[in-house]
Amino acid sequence: MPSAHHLAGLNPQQREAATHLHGPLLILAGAGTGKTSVITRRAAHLLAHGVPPEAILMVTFTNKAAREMRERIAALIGAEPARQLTVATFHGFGSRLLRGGGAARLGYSPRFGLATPSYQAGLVKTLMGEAGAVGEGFDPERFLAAISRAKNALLTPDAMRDQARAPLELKIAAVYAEYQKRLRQMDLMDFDDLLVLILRLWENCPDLLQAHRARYRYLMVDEYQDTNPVQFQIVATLAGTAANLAVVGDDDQSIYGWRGADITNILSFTTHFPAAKVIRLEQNYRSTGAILQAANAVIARNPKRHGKTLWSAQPAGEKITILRVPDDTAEGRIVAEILRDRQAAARRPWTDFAILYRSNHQSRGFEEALRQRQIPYTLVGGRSFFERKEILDGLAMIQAALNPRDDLALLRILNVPPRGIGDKTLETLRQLQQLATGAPLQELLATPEFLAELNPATADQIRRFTATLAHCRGELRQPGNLARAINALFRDLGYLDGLGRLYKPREDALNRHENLMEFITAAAQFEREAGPAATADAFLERFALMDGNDREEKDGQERGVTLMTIHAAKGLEFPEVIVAGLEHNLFPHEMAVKEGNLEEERRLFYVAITRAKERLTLVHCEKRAIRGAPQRRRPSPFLDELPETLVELHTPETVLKPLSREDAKALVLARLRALREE
DNA sequence: AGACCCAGGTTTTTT
DNA sequence: ACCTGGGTCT
Repeated sequence: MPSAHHLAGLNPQQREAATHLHGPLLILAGAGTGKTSVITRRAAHLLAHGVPPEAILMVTFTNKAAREMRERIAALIGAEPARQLTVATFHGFGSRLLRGGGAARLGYSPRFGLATPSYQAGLVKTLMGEAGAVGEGFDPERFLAAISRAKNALLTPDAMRDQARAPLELKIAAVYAEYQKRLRQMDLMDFDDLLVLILRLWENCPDLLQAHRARYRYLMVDEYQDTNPVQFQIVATLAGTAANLAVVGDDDQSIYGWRGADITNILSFTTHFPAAKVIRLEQNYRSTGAILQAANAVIARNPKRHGKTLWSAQPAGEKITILRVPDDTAEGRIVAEILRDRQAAARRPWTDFAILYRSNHQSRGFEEALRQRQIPYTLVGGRSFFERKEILDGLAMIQAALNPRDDLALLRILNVPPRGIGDKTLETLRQLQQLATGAPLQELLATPEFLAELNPATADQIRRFTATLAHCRGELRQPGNLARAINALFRDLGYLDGLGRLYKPREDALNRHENLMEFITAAAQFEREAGPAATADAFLERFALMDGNDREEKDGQERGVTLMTIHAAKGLEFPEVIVAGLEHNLFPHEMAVKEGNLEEERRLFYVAITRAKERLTLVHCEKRAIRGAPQRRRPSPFLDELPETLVELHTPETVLKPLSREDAKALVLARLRALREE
């Protein structure tokens, strides 16, 4: 049996990791050391040694990583057995267990809805209003962040209240308690619940824990350095004493501390699991020698590490370019020109290039500069599509139709498009709800008592509104009808026609209509992919759990240069990388400087550097417009951490080298060809 | 109830 | 420079 073709091409350390069968294993995998390859092959190896595929659970951080993992396993062992493995994100796994019977045991229905971030914020804002937490210093986003942090640290509302040391914390705890109560009343969970409730489930129902342990006997966790306390608890609980648990990660790439990730999970793995075997993967297959040495030098300044030194068999390659430009306008322009030159000179596809930055708002300048020069690009992340008003409205319509108990979704769309519901009507409705001790609003809307309060025209509108929702509920639940049912819902609620009235420049309205159509197209595509499993609930869930990268699958179209944050770039690689805005208080970020989180910022810089395979350019501005006003900027201290021998300092004048005669000719020819094709 | 206007605040990273 | 939200006017 061990023909071991699934181990072909591995180096000794990789091989050792891939052939580890039982007990805890920590794989410390530096950037570009082939960790995905190792874990997919380990899965194949387990199967080859008689482990049944359904006993294997692989947890990743993003859907994209999960998809990639599944594809690579399928390539290794065949599509059919690959289907039987569970490859999911933590949240996806949580959702699977909860829908598969767990939710009912916790007092939720199995078709519970998922609260999106904007929905959460809306709810928190409402509750803050009710709790009298309004005005100075009361920011819903802050409250929500604090609540989320508490949940991920496994802190209950009561515990939070008991350990509160300031009036503000007490308020937060109170809102937190009410928030949980209301979500539950509306049969909704938020992202964090998908994790927290798994633990609650196992605590309350030992039989289920036993069943899950019996099924998922081999666990693998990717990006282990980014697990938070709940996730650790989930992993540790499920692994139990058998502890067939293999985790892969790189403490040097831990960049999610701000959202509760606990780097000590990976630093203390051998304390938690004393029997653990530790394997280091240090041979990098991605970057040139210069890039790798620079990365090593930077990360060596962090004191708290497992300690690894990456090496590469590749030649040193080009030096790293540090480019100083006068201001942020010039930054966009020069970067675009560099890209154009490099693309022509190296004759590479645009997809070989990436522009990385610390904060999302930095993308703007680059987008403009690239558009002007007609350089194709793809902007990754920036939850923009998801946060568009029309998309949120559309989502709320579907939610309200599917879930009659979802008051918040209902309130969002009750008067969208306008149907004559004002403050007074809402007040009546609210009072009615008090009397009816929290009956769902959708139910109350249809009661004669309520309708009698309205003028006849409005009452009529409301009747049509509730009737449409009820009718569409049936349509949405019909299998194989998803895209059509959504379209009908938007139409029958008058939303599609209402856009023209709602948004005044016609162009704006058309644009939003476009977005809604794109949304419906996504539903149609989901149906094609998921087949009979394509229910409306599943679509909502998929939409909510998708991350920024997932929505960028423009098939067919050229994707061009990639623009994204460094956080979003983790796990990716590009032949040529430009990192922009390397300035003090931007990268490292001002907040991080204030809070003394320089180590995590440095790890982020390390991640940025190690995305590059061949060429790396680091840009900083002398001046930059901050909130409109130009400000003098100092270069990032991180730039000083790069060994001098590895870098080359440039200005706009020196960085653009004149093209060689041959390259110039190729460039002209390419442009002629492009013209002809138009 | 809806349209329009101005002031103020705002910027980290995301499953 | 941008957007949100509050306030005022029709």
